Amino acid sequence: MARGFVTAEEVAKRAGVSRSAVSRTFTPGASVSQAVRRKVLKAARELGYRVNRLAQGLNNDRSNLIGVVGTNLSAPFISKQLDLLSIGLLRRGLQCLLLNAADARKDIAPLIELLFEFRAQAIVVLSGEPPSSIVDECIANGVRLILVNQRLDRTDTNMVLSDDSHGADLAALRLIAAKCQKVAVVSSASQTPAQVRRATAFTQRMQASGVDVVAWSDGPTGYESGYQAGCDLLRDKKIDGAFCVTDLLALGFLDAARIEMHRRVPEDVSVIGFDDIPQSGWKSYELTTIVQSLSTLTDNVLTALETDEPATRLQVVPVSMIERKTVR
Amino acid sequence: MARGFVTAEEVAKRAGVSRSAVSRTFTPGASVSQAVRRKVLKAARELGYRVNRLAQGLNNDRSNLIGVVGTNLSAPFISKQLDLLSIGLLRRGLQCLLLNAADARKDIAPLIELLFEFRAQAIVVLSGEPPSSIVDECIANGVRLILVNQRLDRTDTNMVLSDDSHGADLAALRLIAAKCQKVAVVSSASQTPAQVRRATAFTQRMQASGVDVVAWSDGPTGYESGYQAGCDLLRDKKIDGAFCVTDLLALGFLDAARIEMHRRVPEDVSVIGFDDIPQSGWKSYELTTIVQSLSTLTDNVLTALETDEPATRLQVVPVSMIERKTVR
DNA sequence: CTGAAAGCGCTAACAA
DNA sequence: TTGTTAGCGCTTTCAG
Repeated sequence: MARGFVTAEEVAKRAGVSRSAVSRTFTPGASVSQAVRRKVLKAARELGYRVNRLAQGLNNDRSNLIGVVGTNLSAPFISKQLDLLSIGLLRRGLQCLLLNAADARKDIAPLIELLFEFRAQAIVVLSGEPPSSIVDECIANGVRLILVNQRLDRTDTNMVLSDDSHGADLAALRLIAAKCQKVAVVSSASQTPAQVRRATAFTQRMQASGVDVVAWSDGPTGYESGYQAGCDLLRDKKIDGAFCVTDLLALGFLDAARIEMHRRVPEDVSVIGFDDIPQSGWKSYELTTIVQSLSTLTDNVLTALETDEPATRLQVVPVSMIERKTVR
Repeated sequence: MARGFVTAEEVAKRAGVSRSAVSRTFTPGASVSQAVRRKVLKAARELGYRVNRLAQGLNNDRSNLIGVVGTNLSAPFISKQLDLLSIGLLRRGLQCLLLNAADARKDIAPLIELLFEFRAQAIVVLSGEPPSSIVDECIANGVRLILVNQRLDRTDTNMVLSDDSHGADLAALRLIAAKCQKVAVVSSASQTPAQVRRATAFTQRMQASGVDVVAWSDGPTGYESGYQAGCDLLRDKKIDGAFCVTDLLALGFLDAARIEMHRRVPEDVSVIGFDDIPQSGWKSYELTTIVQSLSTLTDNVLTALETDEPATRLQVVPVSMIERKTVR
């Protein structure tokens, strides 16, 4: 009422046809004569009619809304992810209902519940782990759930994730090839599943080869923590190599090494990151890192969204190493 | 049908009350007896009932959806903006319908029209310029429109923007104080209104002080363009100062200056950016720049969203300069 | 091809 | 406080 959008009824009246004629005109596969269609279109244009998708969705149970939940949306990696995802959704005629889980620590369940209320057709979780009761509810209600870089121990959900352990392996192998004697693996206090997978895979491989690895983890997952790690590790311990589970950490580490601790990279210490964010390619860094293919990651999410199959799949997308200049 | 959400009717049946009793139980200010409320809540829990906000919105004409349109969502500045905005929206009980205008060049009108169809209560435009016919339609239909860092020549829309010209002024003054003789202003091919405002204000102030300014602009607004600018400008021209209309450009410029062109910054050339993105504070850069207060920018957007006033306002948020180490 | 009528899930005005 | 009734704007049978 307060809001002034024109309704199909008004258009119908003006065009001198029935309400359903209007509806048909705006429904892709419908049977309307050219004559009627023209009249309707004309009236609609004159009145400034806009289909009401909410009402539309109420009928056919398709809201066209895809819920996206994530944290820390301004971090380079996730923001790129969101960028690609939102473009892809739009291109497929789907709308992106974005819920920012401001606090990584907090449970994302309330957000997903909110998405239920909006009748989101599917939910893409970029960060945070949904409790299994929520996962059950998704399935019960026919809401497709897609977990990105998150592995749940169940077979009835879609998960698409990068091959973290293989990536960590590549990093370890490379550091071994560089003849590092004592290396560090740096992560953050958040200890997301992905981080843990990377760190443990790396550590295992290293120890299998008989090289010492010291673990560092503190603070949020960002540049500052990496910087702190660099200072800490390079001051006391005799580190000559580091694997940072995230590029942001690696970049901070790099700056600490070079600027604060006066080490040469890669001569004195080698460092490898994970993600390949844009900044890693910048001339001041040229970080050697493990690249997750964001585009295939996103493509997989999008197809998982569309496919009508018995929503059951675990998709691991391959990673590779890009050699730049931070490893000897 | 296909979708299996429980309806209020089913809950009512199970609780042995009327359909409206259920509705009331879930409506904040309603009159229901504790007894009924309890019964309803119990039944709802058992059945896994979730209010259908779409249907709800259909009634009271409040979709609770706020449309957000923007481009280049992975650029540091805008992604931070989106981060803050989406948090703020959620905190206020509003939902964020994100539309990524993949191509900056293209018209955002279709996106806004889509938002109309979803009956977005308000639309926040982070980038792109809405044609005036669309603005009219917003007003006609009671959809609040909020333009961020975009100035339209009308008084019936909300605009919140940073004080670009003052920022540019600060930059100019500082470069003059640094005794620069020949400076460059670097922007990109996009030439967004904000960029233009910055560049022209800077140029004017410089010329008023009798110092030469050469303008450079090409490519997208990013690190690479800045790098290119640095190479171009430092090779031929005898530049000893640069104002980059965006930090991303400035960072690229910096790398070009130091690494490719072997200049010392700030001894040989001074550079100032605009935005103060996180990377500008990183140890490898320590860029002196103009800071837009993203939080007050966002706060203003959010209040503009809520205020019931005659949607008419232009809010200019002040900027300041943060001195780091790239100006002599 | 077209209109009438029923219904999607919910809220609100009205009586009781 | 409660239930009944009438919509919100749209789609979709079902007759014609």
